Amino acid sequence: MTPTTVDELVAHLREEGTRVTTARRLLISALVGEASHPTAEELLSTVRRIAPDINASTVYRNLEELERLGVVIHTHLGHGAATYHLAEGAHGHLVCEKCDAAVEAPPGLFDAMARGAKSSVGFVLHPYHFAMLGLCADCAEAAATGNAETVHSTR
Amino acid sequence: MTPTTVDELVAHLREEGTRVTTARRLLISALVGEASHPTAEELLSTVRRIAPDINASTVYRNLEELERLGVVIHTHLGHGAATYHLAEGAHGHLVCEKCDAAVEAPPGLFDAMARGAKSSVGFVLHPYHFAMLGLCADCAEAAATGNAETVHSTR
DNA sequence: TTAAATGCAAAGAATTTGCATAACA
DNA sequence: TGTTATGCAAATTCTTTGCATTTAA
Repeated sequence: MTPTTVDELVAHLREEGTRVTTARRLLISALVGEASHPTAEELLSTVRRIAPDINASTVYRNLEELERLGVVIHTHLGHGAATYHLAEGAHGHLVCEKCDAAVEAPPGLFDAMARGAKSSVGFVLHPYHFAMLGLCADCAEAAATGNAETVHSTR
Repeated sequence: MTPTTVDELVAHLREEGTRVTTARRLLISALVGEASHPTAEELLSTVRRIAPDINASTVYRNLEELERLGVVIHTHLGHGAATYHLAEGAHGHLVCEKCDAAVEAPPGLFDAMARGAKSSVGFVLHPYHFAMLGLCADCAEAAATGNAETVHSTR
């Protein structure tokens, strides 16, 4: 029921009293067409392919606004820049400390932990804002096998 | 069996061929005497009470070295600076997005999730490097009760 | 017409790096 | 004595902010 197409999202902005500008429309478009985990800078590049004069601060300000409206969320996948995606379809992330690959956490993975946190210390978990780090299957195996081979990276 | 006193840690450095300097000894001392979650800057302040000329870059370099030796680990509790503590007694963290309180995760909280990540996607979880965010008991209740009262903060 | 959004440049926080000097082993 | 560590200043990365100008509604 949450809007997910560019038009629906633009309509949503209007309803909320937020103005629809070129930068904003392009940014939404970039987010809708993006399957991976873009940083603000990557989104800026995408937007600039069509409107080269858009400024980084505009992108940051718009991402903040879209987040305030509940349309976008940002996630920290590790030590680098934050990544942004549509709030629709939010999910947890498992990021490999060796090769930086970001794996989507299977739905339900956090459920037991969320229940545990709630019952033990009353804490209500929001498991999506920061990634869980560790070793991906390949790097874990490489580590176990004893060799330190470099593995492919995604993102 | 991991060293935890200043003397043991200093001895450990020597064994590893790392030099023992004033800055390093003071830093270790600050870490041993610290129950909470200090940032590099807080550790710098502590160290400077005794040796006011220690430089921030020295603290960063030493923390990195101590981490390389497995004596120290750093954890990201949220959007701010990283926090450092002795590797001994590493634990997960639950950080409140409302009031910034950092709760130690009960031991075992991550076990089921770690098993799930391993069996579903082969991912080996290191649950300590980034905190899990959410709402602490007080703020969750405040949110549920509908009032937006500000709650105490730790850290 | 007017409040909101933008571009630009500058500031900010946290951390890293280059290089000459100092100090541990 | 020969590295290794330090201090200092400057660079980096990611992000935010102030302000004059532009633009959507």
